[in-house]
Amino acid sequence: MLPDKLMLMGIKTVLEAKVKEAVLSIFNAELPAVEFQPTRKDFEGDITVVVFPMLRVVKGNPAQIGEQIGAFLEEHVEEVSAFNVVKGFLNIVLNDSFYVDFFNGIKDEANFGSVEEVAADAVMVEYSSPNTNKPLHLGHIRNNLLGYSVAEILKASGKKVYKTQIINDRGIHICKSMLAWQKMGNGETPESTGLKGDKLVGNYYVAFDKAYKAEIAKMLSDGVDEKVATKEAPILLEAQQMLIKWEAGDDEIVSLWKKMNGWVYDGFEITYKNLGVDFDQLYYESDTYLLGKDVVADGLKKGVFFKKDDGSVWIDLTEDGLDEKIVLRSDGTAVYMTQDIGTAIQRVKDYSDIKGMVYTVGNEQDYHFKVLFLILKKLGFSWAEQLHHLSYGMVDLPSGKMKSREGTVVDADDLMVEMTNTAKKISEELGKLGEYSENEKQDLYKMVGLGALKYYILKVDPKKRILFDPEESVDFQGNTGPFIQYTYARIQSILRKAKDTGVDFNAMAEVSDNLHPKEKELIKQLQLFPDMIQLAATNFSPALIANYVYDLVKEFNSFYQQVSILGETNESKKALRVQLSKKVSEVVESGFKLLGIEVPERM
RNA sequence: GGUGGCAUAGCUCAGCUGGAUAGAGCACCUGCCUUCUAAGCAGGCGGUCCUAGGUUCGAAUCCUAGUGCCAUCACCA
Repeated sequence: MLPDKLMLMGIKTVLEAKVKEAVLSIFNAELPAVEFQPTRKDFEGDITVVVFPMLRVVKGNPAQIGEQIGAFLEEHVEEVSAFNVVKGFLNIVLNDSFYVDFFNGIKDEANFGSVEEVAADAVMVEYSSPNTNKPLHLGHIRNNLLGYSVAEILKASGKKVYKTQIINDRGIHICKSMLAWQKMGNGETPESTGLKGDKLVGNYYVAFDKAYKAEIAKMLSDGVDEKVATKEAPILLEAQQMLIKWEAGDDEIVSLWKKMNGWVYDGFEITYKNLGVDFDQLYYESDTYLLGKDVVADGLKKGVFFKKDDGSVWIDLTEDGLDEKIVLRSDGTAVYMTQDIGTAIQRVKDYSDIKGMVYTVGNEQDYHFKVLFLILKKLGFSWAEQLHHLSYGMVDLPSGKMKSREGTVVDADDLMVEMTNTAKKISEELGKLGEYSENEKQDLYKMVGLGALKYYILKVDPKKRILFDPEESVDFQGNTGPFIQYTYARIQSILRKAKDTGVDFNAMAEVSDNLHPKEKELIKQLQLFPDMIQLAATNFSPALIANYVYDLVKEFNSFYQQVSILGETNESKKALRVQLSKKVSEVVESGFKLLGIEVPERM
């Protein structure tokens, strides 16, 4: 007998071998492979063998072939209790003992579905990576949730993971905020205004833009050409001067830069904490923006890059179907690409066990990463084969695109507060939280509100664009986070009562219990969890986990509706149902943990 | 214009390596709370899977062409 954990894998292997054996003995033909699929709900059976592909080696009527193979399996495979053939599909019915054994095998397994860490196989996941001139918005939320969740999924799939971000803390955009604050700030601070630091700095970024636009308008009315005006508005020139001073290490500018960035970091920290994401290592662009130049020099020697007459350095990717791309300016300064090359190499130096990296960045940068990865491969780094751009679609509003300058962005902090308030409103209307303290209630509202937000975003395939409808995102019914949390809370309620009434949580399920169809369906669904984690990891897709958990919960609710759990008079059956409910809630909890969503004891 | 992505019910989305009558939720209509939490369950309505070809026993899924939307094609980041 196989170890219980291997039952699922085992049954396929056993069936495959037996089907081949059947074909050999009945038709005297060698079958290269057997195709299985889960049996559709409308038919009786648990697993289905597709007969059509066999027609290549076996001549005959698919239905008849199915019948003959089915009869052979029923006779020779212990787990097969019955079969039926519809068209070319051989539906196999497995007996209860198969399911009972499987369930007994996993019911006490603590981290069911996850795989032990294989330390030699580390991957670095980069996400968030904001600019320090304005607060985080809905787009960053998608980025953070995706990156965090993929990191958790990779961990569960057996990888060692380092979570990181590169903070874009330098450049002209920060100088704009700094300059506006210098000119109009009157010494304001987060303390003096009561504003979150990132919000305060963001306000000055907006103030800069306003002043800049006003200057352009004035220049235009003075008869200046529009192109000239946008390039030569005094305040813009001043910001550019500031950047030059910063790069030269000017004391005054650098200390202002440190002060204002400090405010922003304090603000970001609050947002990250509320969002429930974290990082193992931070990289700052101010530390890395000079990296990569020596690599370019090196690559130039190797002939990977070439120099143009003006001194700029390029790579020719036309043979790979791409264009020429600049990697170093003619004045010898770095471009974005230079920096990314340098940073990637630096990371592998910092963490020698890294075998791959994941970059969570919006799909508008698809081309950039395609080029970056290609360059790193051409430079000959072995780890360059394992780079992945976790590219995701933009988040749009029903009104169209979010644009910070037009004030149509959805602020991350505001959104979280709004979702929490909605959860509070709904919860109060339902009024089920009598025994909760005020603090416990607040925690729950936040848990539910954020659960709704996170699930709403993560259930969508990352590469697809999201239409964020505030109305719909606030819906807590149907395929939503709160619906799943609710099911979890209901199970917890049953488990509390089960404990009080002395249900045996350790009893082994018995074949003689005669599994209810709904129980069987639940066990089938549970069986899929480990595979689902692996699939989500290879596809970098939290959406697969979200949809899996939803299906599991749907199945449970149906079970809950049809059969009585605590009302069951047969003690052994009752124990099975309680334990099954417990296992479902554990899988919901682990699945949601992979999405960064918490589950409540009651709601 | 070149390149890449996306296109499935009124709306928002699933659909794994090609498989049976394409599935959920929302919305709309019916039922079900003196029994484990109705944020639930059961049922109904609703589809030219963008279009046209092709490959295959079989295509929403793979290939080709076209249409639409989005992104990208800077000595910006």
